[in-house]
Amino acid sequence: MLQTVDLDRAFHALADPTRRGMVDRLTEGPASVKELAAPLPMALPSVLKHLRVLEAGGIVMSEKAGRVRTYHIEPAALAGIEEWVTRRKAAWNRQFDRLDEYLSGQDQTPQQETRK
Amino acid sequence: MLQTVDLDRAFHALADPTRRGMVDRLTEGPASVKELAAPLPMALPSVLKHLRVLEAGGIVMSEKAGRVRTYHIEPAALAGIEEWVTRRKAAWNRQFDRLDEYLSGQDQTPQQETRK
DNA sequence: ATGTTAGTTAGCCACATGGATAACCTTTCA
DNA sequence: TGAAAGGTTATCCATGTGGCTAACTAACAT
Repeated sequence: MLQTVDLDRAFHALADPTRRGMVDRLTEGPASVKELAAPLPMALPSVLKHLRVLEAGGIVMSEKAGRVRTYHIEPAALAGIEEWVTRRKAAWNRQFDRLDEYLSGQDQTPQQETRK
Repeated sequence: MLQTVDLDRAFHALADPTRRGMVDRLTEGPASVKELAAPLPMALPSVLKHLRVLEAGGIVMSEKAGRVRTYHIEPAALAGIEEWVTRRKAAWNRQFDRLDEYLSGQDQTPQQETRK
């Protein structure tokens, strides 16, 4: 199970369109720094920074062979986020079920909009 | 479906333990600003800022009645995040299936250094 | 009418983030 | 042995973020 600080880093890593784009690219298979940088409108060092953020968040991994560093997805990465999300979603649904129950026992509460 | 900027804000809103704690609190039911602030080791204005970030990310909603502002979870909030996550997970599972297929026809490939 | 409660706004500060250049280190190859 | 390719490091800059205090407004309560 992930610690809070890991979740911090993972959520933060994904809170940026450039980085989510990199993730999408890596979904199609591993890629070098240069390949990842190619479509991006920024200089190499900036790309490197984004990659470090993704790596710190546990979303990607990299190995260096020769002068080429290759990045790939860390398959377990989204597990922590997914767990956090689904756990809360379940809890909210229980909460809203209780609310429905409560409301159905009351008269004249003229709204349905809560569930939207 | 969520726009990139919405995902940015949603992920960013959750990339902080204070804010995730607020979400957990709100999972048990709506709460006022004061109630949300009570357990937190920070001044009210700081709490307000966090709540604004959560609201900007679409994670919570609030209404003001009299002098009390009440916050509650926005049940649809995590849908966008969940969709993004599960979509990628599916994609890279396919990727790793292909990789497994490939590797099962190959010799072992020696590992290089991994960034620490 | 006055005081108290619950938020809110404004302004300040330290530090993090996302971008840029410039210079540098390795590895590869003609 | 160069020189090019592929990263990497150092430094800088503007802006954003998370915290604070002080001062203010808008309900209630007495």
